[in-house]
Amino acid sequence: MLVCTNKIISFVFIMEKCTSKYCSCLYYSSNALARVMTKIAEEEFSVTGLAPSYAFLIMIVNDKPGIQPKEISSQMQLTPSTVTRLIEKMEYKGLLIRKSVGRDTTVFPTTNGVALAPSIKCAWQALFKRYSDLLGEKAGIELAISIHLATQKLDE
Amino acid sequence: MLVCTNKIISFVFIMEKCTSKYCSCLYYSSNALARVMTKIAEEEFSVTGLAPSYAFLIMIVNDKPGIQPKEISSQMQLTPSTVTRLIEKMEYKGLLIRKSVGRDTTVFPTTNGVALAPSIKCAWQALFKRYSDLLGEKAGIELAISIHLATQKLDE
DNA sequence: TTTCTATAATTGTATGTACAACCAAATTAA
DNA sequence: TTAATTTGGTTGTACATACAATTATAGAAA
Repeated sequence: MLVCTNKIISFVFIMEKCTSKYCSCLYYSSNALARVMTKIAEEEFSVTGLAPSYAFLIMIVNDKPGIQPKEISSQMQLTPSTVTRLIEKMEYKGLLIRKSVGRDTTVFPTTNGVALAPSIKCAWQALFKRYSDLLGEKAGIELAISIHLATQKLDE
Repeated sequence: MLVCTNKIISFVFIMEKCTSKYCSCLYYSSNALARVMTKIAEEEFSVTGLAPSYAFLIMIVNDKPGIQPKEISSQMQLTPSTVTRLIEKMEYKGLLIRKSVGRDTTVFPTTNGVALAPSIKCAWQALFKRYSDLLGEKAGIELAISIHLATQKLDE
């Protein structure tokens, strides 16, 4: 049997002032924001022919040819298995290639992958502009940074 | 051919001060936070035997028996099809039942669903406490609220 | 040298979510 | 009253991501 003893007054207080009943729950609000942002990003990145995650991957590999999946994984904050899957698809699309030596794998962009760089950068900036117009440039950056810092603290 | 003209100085500037190269991108950071929070929430909600989304659903239905999927959809900020899927599974688990009249559907908790309420509330508070301990209670709430407000602005 | 352990990467599988298409009922227009 | 449109809800399908298990290599200990 579970017994709940911790009453969190201020939490309940703030909750009642909010339009959505669960808006002050970080699990709830962070997921909602991620869904909205992903949708916007998908729209802006559509000019590249890639979904945002893939565009990010290409950007990272273009930035550091020969990078290993492990580092991609930490840069993108995605699990290794997810990264393997992302790379596989981009390899299939002819934008990246893998070279395995021993237990290590290195990832390089193909000519087509390199050619995508400007379009990806452009989409990325358009994305930035789009949410900056809605939130304010300063507010948008500050929010992103404080989200990032919170993520670090929560990920201990 | 795409041409990029908008140079965003402050963006680049802030980016270089950050540990992760993409941390000031709201798409990137919001998704990273959502993943971390979801993982934490899964841990805390595991005492209920439900994943967080399902626990939220049960909580919402317990709170308003006879609620319609459409309203659940807007409260949870999930698409109608997703809500249908969530309800289906909880119906299968014997925690909710649907009653359809005409084109409308209403959702009710079963006895087992009602019985889960205390455990869910407890998990929810434990979740709140967990991230409050890491971020500070005030900072955590403020972050959740500003994320929520940003989501509203972006979702126009 | 051989064995043990730790690490990089991949694979099978599961899950949460969404979109597009669809059905059925309700509302509006003709 | 009939036809057209809108709306609530459900389905088929697709996709991003993760976990657990596995392989293969590298490094450490025997």
